[in-house]
Amino acid sequence: MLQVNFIRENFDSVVERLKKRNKDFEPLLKKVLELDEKRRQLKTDSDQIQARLNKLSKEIGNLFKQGERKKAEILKVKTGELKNKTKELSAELEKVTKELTEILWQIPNVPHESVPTGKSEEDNEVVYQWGEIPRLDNKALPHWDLAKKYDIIDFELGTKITGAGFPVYKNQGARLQRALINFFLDRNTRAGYSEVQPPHLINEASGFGTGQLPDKEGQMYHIEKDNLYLIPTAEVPVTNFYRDVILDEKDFPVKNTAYTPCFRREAGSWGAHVRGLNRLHQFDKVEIVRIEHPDKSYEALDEMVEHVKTLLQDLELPFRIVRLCGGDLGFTSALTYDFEVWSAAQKRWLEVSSVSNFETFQANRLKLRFRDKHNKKRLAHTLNGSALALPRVVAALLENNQTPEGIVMPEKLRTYTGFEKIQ
RNA sequence: GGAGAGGUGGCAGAGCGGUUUAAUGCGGCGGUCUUGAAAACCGUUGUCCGUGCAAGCGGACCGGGGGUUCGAAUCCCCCCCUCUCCGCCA
Repeated sequence: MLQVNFIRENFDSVVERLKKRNKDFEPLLKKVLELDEKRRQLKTDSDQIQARLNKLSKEIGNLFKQGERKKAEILKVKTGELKNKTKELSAELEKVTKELTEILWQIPNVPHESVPTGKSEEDNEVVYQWGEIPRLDNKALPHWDLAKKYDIIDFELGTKITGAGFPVYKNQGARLQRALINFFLDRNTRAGYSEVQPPHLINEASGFGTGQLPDKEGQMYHIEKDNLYLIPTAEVPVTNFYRDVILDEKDFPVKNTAYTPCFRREAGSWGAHVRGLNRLHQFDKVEIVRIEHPDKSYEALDEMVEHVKTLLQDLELPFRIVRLCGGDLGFTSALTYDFEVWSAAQKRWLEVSSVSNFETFQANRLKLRFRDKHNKKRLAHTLNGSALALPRVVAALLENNQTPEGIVMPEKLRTYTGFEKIQ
């Protein structure tokens, strides 16, 4: 959520920069200023009346003590009028504040200046590419066929137990999952991220904190009986660790990494590109979360991008990095880099990581602040990224590394898998 | 699931209708003393909103919401949460 003061002080540039999202937010932003003005006026008025009321009450108290009953009764009548007036004003104030908040929820984060203009993923800017695109022969199989051939992922069994999008990993497939999780966690810890294990269910307040609620409600699984949500990503519980927290400047950088399963309803998703591991309702992901000083957050973003690079390089997967254009940029993000690995049998790029700087957009809702050198409280910057999401990494590993003798594991992963080939 | 206790500032803990501008202690910060430190002593120390260049001023906040009252941390109602014991249990 953007800060009203920020909008007020930077109105023109906010309007201008939001245009990158292919929508004109000027009418909404104008409404924000209007409602804010109204709110402040109401607040001032109601405070003044309240002050008079407080003063009168004190006087009445004193009069009673001095036995001046009659004088006290006269003042009592007066407070009655004032009370009605403040009731009106505070009702109005509440209404205006609510209206203002609801409008603020509809305004996405202001894109960073480096964000390219564009409408869809077609317009994303490729900023880096690494590795050689493998050339497979005609007999090469997509990962869902390989999964069956080696009996490592059973989609049908998952469908029987739960439903589509909940695969069962078996044998070397299950082992590979565990290996990747450990590999990622070890690498992240080595890069200074401290490992945490958060709950996999979150309450309403946490959902609001990171912005899944109220608008993306339908994307999460909801347990009605206890009013809890299954996490769509570890970002939600881990970032919420710092909700309503005031950090000290010397606490920076805050770096956490967490492995969790992720649950997504993916309501409304359809099409040919959701086969196999491409899109699931439950999948595993290792996440990195950072809280930073505003002056350091873009440096931190670059560092995160560099770190994720090394993960994919060590897995020997060809990949590219794209800077998301305004049209593809997430609601809460100011700048996002997506990592995409090449899936050799499907012959397409698959997103395996998304690394973003949210600046103060999340922190504002979370009330995540720090004390600066002058002991002033300021909003911190939050960032996060996948390091990494498993299913599509597995898809690419299986497809790219298939040989007549089996699927070859990248060398650096072998101490984790305990085998060199899936066969 | 059953029974009970309780939610007050960074923490501990008092207050149970009007000198509460929330006592007191601990912690934090500043100072005196000291070569330095500790101890001791003195001072200071919550959050949010509005207003103001600022000093300041005003308002709200004692788990959340509503009510009674001229006046509520304190009384009443509803909700949430935590703890203890019992039951069940990895």
